Amino acid sequence: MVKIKKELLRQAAIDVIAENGFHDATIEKIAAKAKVAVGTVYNYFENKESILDYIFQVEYEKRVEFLSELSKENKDPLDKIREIMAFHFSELKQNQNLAKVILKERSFNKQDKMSNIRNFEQLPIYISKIIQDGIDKSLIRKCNAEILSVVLFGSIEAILTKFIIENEQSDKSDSLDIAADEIWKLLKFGLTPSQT
Amino acid sequence: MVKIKKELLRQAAIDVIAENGFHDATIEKIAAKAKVAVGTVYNYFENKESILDYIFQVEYEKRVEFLSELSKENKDPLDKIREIMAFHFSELKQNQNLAKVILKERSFNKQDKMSNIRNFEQLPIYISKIIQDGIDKSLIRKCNAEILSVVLFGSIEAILTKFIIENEQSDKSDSLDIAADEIWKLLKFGLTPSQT
Amino acid sequence: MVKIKKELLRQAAIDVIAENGFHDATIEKIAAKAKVAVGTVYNYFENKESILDYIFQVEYEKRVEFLSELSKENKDPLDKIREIMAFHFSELKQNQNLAKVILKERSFNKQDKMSNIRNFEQLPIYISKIIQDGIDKSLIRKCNAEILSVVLFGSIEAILTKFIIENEQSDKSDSLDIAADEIWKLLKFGLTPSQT
Amino acid sequence: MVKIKKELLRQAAIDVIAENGFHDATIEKIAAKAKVAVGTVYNYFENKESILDYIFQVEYEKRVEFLSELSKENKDPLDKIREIMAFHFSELKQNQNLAKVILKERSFNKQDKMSNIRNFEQLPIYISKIIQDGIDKSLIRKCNAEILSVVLFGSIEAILTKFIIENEQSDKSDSLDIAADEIWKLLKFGLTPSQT
DNA sequence: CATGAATGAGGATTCATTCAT
DNA sequence: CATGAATGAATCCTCATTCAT
Repeated sequence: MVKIKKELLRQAAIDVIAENGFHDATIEKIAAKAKVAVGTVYNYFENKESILDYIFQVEYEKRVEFLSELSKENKDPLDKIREIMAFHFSELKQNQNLAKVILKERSFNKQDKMSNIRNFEQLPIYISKIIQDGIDKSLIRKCNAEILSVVLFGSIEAILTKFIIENEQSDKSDSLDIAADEIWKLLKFGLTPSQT
Repeated sequence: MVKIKKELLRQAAIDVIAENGFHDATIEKIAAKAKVAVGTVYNYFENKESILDYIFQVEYEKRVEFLSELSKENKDPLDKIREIMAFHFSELKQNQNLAKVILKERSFNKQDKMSNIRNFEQLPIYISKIIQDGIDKSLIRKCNAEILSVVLFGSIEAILTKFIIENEQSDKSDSLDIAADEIWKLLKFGLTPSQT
Repeated sequence: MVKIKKELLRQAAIDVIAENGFHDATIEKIAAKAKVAVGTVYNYFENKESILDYIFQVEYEKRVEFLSELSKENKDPLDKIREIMAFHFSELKQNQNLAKVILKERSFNKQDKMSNIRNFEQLPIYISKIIQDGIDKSLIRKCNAEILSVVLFGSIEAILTKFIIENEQSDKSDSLDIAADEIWKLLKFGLTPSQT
Repeated sequence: MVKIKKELLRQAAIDVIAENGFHDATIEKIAAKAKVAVGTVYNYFENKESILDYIFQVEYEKRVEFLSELSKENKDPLDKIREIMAFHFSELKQNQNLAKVILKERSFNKQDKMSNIRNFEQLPIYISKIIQDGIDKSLIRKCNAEILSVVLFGSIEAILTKFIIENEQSDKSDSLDIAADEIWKLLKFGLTPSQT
């Protein structure tokens, strides 16, 4: 169970960082958003960096849990990939600010000290396993699973980024479903075992 | 003709920003790298942001020029895409620091004030045209060209990012060619007109 | 009778202040050392300063009691001085952290508000009386008793300080006895009534 | 030659530290005293500690130079000691704030990082050599030169401290000369070679 | 144009103190 | 009396920017 106030601060931080970017998200702004004193923030986080790290930690764990479950299931690999996209895209619609933070601060420059940002880089491995599994079962043609997992992950993020930018102007919430469809078709046709 | 000293500063800034990230890249460090006084920097750039903006401008123009040329040529669309990947990947190998900057500072948070970072978001449009052209000529199956151009762009960037991270540890310079191949095959098989 | 918990806090404070210095000795550290909550400290002390003040108070009273007793006795003044040194030096060996605090925080900068640190400055007066008594009884040559008492006090403190510094590295617990001997001899020869 | 502004800052810092103590001497106060911006202070000093360190450095070097010179001269050891006291006491009268700083911040708690405060602890060694020299030449009775040098140093500092405290109330500038005389006599009589 | 010392607003962080439980 | 979470004033330090030389 997560402490109620730490969760409050996480939410406040997400909003403030989404709006200002991590660097211009001052502790003062975060504290104000959470209706809490500056010092209180430091009762729950070592320093500013660790707030961002915690945001990534929560998201990372959410994804690992989802992907771990998914790996165990006995489904068609392409269906699994479909679900992965659905998961990521629905997560976003629920909390657009969170998506902004995850997408924009991924390249945070001191990530060497922030284990959970680095962890995100390892998420494609889970996808890679799903693809490799499909290859082994001859449901997917021979290919480099590692590279394709990175490609898929990059595609999802690029689509999300595009979506966020567009959505800041006008609401186009159905575009994500269309995109998911396109990516899925690309993989379906592009990874059919029949090809050489 | 670009002023020699402005170019010197651009190069210095690329190196310093690559190493420190934009925020921790101080004007002092950049000036030192360029062996120039702090004040001199301000004779060529309005402010710190405009240095980054200029870096993106140069790269943006390079890409626009390349993509414009490519658009005009009468080649198979998949071959064009192959060339796009080749172009981006070779650019990187020549200047890895530049790649770092482009990839990591793309999500810079005050980009509203920085026209050339935003411009980058429009690059997929050129790819989109190439794909659409392929569709019109029945060389590519029916699909949403806009979305697929974003997917392709995202894929390229994801591969590059992975490459940079890996390359910081050990040199694996051939991995990019393998990746280009994989992406190309995915598109070739995935976008064949025969499919429904 | 001193409250048991106040005494507990005094001991904890001595250890924490000895290690960190008064300024870096936080209430939290002191409370932790005493295995008590932060708020509890404030049930026994008005504020942080008053903890230090109390430490000095206890030591001051100990010294006043000792010196008062000693004044009344009918001994040779030099023997009394010998006992004063013995008293101070043995106090130290029992509690080296206490010595550190007394010696290092004597020059605490807000001592105007802290009566007991200022009181310490008056301790030489007791010694001064012993010396003056010796002069009156012609056991000590004519001299300025006030100044010599300050000299003696300063000497004792300098020796103690040196001892603490050295002892942090290697144990040289006999060096104090040698020093006491040297000081005593200096006074014996230097204050003999025969001189002019 | 010392930079003019660094010297300006040193003087300002001495005054501010003398009045407030090192800890309550804020950079803002020091900058204000020097009629300079806060940032300027950091153009000349790494951090707050290094300002104090520099103050001690200047004083340490002054004393080393004086004591080195004195060591070489061919004078009676007691005369040398007389000069040492004269030197220290006159230094004080010229800059009472400086004396306050040196005496009160000697016991600064992070001195491990501040080489020049620690250096001060080695000054007695110079005196020790003078005393030992006197012993070798039979001008001084056999004694522990190291201990006596510490005693002398402690005496001087105790007298100075007393003087400063008294002087804050009323001017008694002749009391130092009287004290010097008393200490000198104590040594003269107390260290005569005739004694056993 | 080049220089680099001076500027000072801005922000992260600490910690003595309070007070509701 | 004991607790310890909450508070927010206070301070060190950074660094983009300016401008006199």
